[in-house]
Amino acid sequence: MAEKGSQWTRRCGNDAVEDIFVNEPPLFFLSQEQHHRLMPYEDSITNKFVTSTLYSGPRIQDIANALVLVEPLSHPVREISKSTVPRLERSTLNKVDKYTLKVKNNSNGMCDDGYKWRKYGQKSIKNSPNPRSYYKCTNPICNAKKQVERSIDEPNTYIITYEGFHFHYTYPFFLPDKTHQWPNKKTKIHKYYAQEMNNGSQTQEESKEAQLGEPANQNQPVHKAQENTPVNLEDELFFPVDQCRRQQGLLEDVVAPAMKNIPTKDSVLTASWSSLSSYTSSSLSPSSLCWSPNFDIVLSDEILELIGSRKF
DNA sequence: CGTATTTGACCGGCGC
DNA sequence: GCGCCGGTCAAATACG
Repeated sequence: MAEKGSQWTRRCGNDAVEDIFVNEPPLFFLSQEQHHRLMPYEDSITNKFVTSTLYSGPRIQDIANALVLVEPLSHPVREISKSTVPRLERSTLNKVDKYTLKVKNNSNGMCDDGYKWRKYGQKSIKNSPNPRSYYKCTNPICNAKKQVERSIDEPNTYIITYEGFHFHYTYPFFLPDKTHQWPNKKTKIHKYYAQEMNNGSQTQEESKEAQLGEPANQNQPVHKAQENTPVNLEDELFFPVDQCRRQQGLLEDVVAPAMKNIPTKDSVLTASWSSLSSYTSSSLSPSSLCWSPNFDIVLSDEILELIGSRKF
């Protein structure tokens, strides 16, 4: 009875997330000094990779790109002065854990932001004819959530509020491609995931199944995290940064090409993970919002205010 | 039949 | 304390 819900709650609750962070702080949570000590090879490549997995929201370059792309459009929600962009440093953006995008979709096609979401609620909002839908990332160790609602003023515009990081990019899917030789540049992955690798290489579909698999498997990462002793460098396994692969594309990987209206291999691939049949014109079912050549992304006032109010 | 979605109940924060 | 409201849960239902 309600076993699925209980499992989900147990694995996705704050306790589980905290356990992971306390016992296995991801690389990006290490201080710069710690990080450099652990990763003497650390350089721009590693740094870029680690940083990019920290925050699934728009990067500073994405914002800059968006500015360029939004400006030619007729009705941007708000035009940002280019002079403000240099003040928005990467470190600031990485601390933004909640942000809003407004996505205008003028086509009949669906949209997909590249993640696999599980809808867990829908509420009617006071003074709004449009319901708001609530989604969680389907990866059980991920705390990312999003809310989606149709704009009151602009029926073709969806307001998507993202909250939380996609933790699973920093943990389970730093998996190497076994068909390649290891180069010199290395990054570490944890024993648990190395063990997981030894059980067989995972395809994307297999990874997805693993996330949604049996309760025993679901609990494994959390238990491992709780049992693990502090990091022992000699016990760690190292894998090359550029051999790492992701199970799903980061939003930032999808947003940038989408803003350029260029369908990419990745965006096509990830679109297939959404349940496209759920969409109806009368109710909002935005687990499938598809990138099409006819929409544009603008930064809402909320995110601009949020970024601007951050202390850094 | 397994998985995803729907939807009313429930909960906690907040203002009065 | 009470009611409102946004957010979450979970049983029921729909779907492939």
